[in-house]
Amino acid sequence: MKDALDILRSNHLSNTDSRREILQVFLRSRAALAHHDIEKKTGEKFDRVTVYRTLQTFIDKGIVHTIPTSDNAVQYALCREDCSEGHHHDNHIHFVCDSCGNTTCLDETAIPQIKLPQGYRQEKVNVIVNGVCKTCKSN
Amino acid sequence: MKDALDILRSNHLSNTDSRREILQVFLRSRAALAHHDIEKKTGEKFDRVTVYRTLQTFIDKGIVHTIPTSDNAVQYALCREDCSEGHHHDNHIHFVCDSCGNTTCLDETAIPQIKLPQGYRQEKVNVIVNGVCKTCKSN
DNA sequence: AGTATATTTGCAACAAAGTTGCATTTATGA
DNA sequence: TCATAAATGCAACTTTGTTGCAAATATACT
Repeated sequence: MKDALDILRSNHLSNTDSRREILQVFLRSRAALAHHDIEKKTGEKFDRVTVYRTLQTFIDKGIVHTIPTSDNAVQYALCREDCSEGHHHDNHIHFVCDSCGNTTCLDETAIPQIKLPQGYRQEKVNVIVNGVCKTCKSN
Repeated sequence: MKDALDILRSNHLSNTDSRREILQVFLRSRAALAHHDIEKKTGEKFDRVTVYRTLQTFIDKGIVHTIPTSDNAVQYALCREDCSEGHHHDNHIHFVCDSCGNTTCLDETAIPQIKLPQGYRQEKVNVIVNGVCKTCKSN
């Protein structure tokens, strides 16, 4: 398991408080996080702007990816898979639990093949499943 | 082809300027529309609040559905299929063209079966494909 | 047509989310 | 230790979305 410093180093990013601590928040959280969550979980220690810019940096480097959700609150999640700058492989589906509100990456569940109509070129596919997660269902 | 008045009538909605004209904008547009687009296409004639409330009414009635996108700008599209209050069947995928920016419903392309891990209950599936659309690709 | 009533609208004020420019601070490599 | 490029924090702003309330309007009824 890589730690925050490893991730920063291998992406040629300087080791700053915000980057390190925001990464740690991600590493500790199983669920995807909204900007707001990150501000809270870092103790509102960093400026909102810094959080935005840090997240953007992570996206550019392929360290995190965004998950579109119907309620229009972008969620950010660590790329567990083998992502590199400009080359992401988040070929997994995203699950939004309507009970606990958590968004998680189901890394084991692959995105099925989609057959587009003639003439379309497919670049990226996002699959977001809403429902009730394992934890909530068994409680 | 139903017109705006038919749609309002069959959904037991009163015939007001904003509802009629916003519906007409949808009927004229092949692509999905963001709140902002709707304000513009109605000539900024209606208050922002009215547009929000009208869209919400349409969603509640199953006249339009929302499409989550990665850039966090909710898109609204007419439900072409057989939707009724509280009972939507938008079992089609959504295509976002990275060239022209248009979001469209590919009504003919069904959402494939998704097999979730044990313990998850599936309620709704959203599939958003990014790429280049037919029109852009042939130009 | 005229009117009562419930619904819808617009306004004002607000809250939340996101962006930009710039001065200050910090990390890193020499 | 120091120079320098990079990152941060602040202020100010834009955009997006929400709420309460008074005014306007659609519809059903005489």
